[in-house]
Amino acid sequence: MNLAELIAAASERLTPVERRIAAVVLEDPTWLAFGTVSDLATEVDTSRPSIVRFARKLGFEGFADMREHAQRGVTAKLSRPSQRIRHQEGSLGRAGAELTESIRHLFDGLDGPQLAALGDPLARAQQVWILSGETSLAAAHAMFSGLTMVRPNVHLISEHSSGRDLGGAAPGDAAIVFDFPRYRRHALTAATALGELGVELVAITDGPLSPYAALTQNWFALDVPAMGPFDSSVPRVAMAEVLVAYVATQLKDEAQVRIDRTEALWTATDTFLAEEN
Amino acid sequence: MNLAELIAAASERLTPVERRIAAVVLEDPTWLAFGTVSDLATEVDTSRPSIVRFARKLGFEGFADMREHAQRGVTAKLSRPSQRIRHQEGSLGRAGAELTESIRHLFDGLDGPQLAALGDPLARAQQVWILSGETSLAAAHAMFSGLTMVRPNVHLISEHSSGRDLGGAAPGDAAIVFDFPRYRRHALTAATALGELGVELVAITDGPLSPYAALTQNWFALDVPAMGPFDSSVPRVAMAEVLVAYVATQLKDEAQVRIDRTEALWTATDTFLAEEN
DNA sequence: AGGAGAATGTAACTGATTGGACATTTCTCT
DNA sequence: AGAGAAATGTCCAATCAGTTACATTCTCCT
Repeated sequence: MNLAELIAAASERLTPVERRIAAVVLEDPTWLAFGTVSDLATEVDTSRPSIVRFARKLGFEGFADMREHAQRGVTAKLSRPSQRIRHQEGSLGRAGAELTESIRHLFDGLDGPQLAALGDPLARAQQVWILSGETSLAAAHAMFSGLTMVRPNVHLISEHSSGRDLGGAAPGDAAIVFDFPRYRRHALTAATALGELGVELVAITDGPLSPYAALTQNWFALDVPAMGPFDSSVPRVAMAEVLVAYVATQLKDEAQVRIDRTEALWTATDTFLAEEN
Repeated sequence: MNLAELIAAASERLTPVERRIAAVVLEDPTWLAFGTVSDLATEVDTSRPSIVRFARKLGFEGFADMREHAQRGVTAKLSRPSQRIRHQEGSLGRAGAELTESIRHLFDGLDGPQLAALGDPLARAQQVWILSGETSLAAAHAMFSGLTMVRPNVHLISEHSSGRDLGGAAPGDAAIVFDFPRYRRHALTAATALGELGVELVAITDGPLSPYAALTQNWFALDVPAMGPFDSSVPRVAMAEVLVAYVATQLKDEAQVRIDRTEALWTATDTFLAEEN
């Protein structure tokens, strides 16, 4: 039973001042969720006891009770999707729901400016270095093969080659790291080293408490749903693909040329079966 | 500047207790918008002053100041649904919808017996061979690293090594191939060769017209949504993870032993940063 | 081992908030 | 016009919240 219904039920018995109060809280429920009795009294230009009497007339114990009710309503609005997940049962179905939810989260949270902040460095950099934690290898590979299709000078850093490879890094380059708890020591040191070399860092990680969030402003947080005994890398791969798609649109012509060239190479080496259209 | 960014900015300077506080308020911002200092202290299981110090460290005057900030954020979120809808019309939103739809498809279409048909060969095989097309490399890598964690004798076949590697294949083995139009010649020939050696083949491909559907009964069809100029590999990675999770449950004890061993190795080689409970 | 400094908790204080008792005003009906 | 009832406002007490000062504990380094 929401507030509007409660007010409607009591509406006949409301006094003039109480009607003014009702009008204000219906117009902006925020007054109820966040305000104090004094705030509301000032807003409605009445006395504090009138506010309390209003709450009682609606069936609450007092103002505090009414506020709790309003806050529950707001909380429900705010956290509906994530709670929905928790209520679903069945392991396969739940894993699927979590997965889709995390991807929905990704696309909801990524607005234009933010995507630009993450993607632009990768588009304009001289060279791009890709780092990843143990559980993010799939995303790093997706990033690497996608980015290689649309721009030159992309390097995937493996643990064994990093010392040698990173030597070529310089200001004007960009690095993108995929790393999540438990953060991989090697990825973090490499990222720090690149940062000190003047390389612009983009981080896909788990949240503001990540060590990478301290290294750069260009970070983005992903959910990490569970898939059986492991963390799912699906959202990370999705993120990698989104970034590749963005870079491709930014480098429109250059990317097209590269894609065509790769295609030609594949045709020449007879990589694919003949198409059947 | 939202709360996550503020926390990120201060994250290095946060003490252990303050990190716990940060984790709670990030998980559920409602604590900040509606809760009192005491509420939060109880939830985090710490003292009230620690909450206040946390607020100050983030740059607020005190807890009250931080709460006001959080409330403004919540108010903004409450009034944004109209924007969110508009946002979904853009190309980014559509890609996201396609992606979630394809994953929903995957989980809807995969019932228990079918999952068993695909997963059982991978669980009971002597050796597992992983093949993939050009655009399915991410899935193949996910499959490889996941399966390696839960069972022995897993081989990822790259183009250059296939002749040498496949020599070891024998009846009692299983192979899983990820390949989609345009099918990769190499992957198909390798799959055919393995089939002739008596290896059980599992195929993740695009549908009944796929050449792999002719090679084996154990095939499954995935949607392939577009992501910018490329095909998305997200559903394939999701599929790979589902299969790994299934194999893990089938090999319960053996898988656990392997996982533990890998963990121990990682700890011994100091691969990860210390955890911060 | 011991000491310095950071981290955290305890306890007390100040101010704000709620809810209720009581007074005043306003309305209505005779 | 006046009396009674309803509506509203004033004031106060009790509680609770936020903050600060200080004590204790923990950690790290010598």
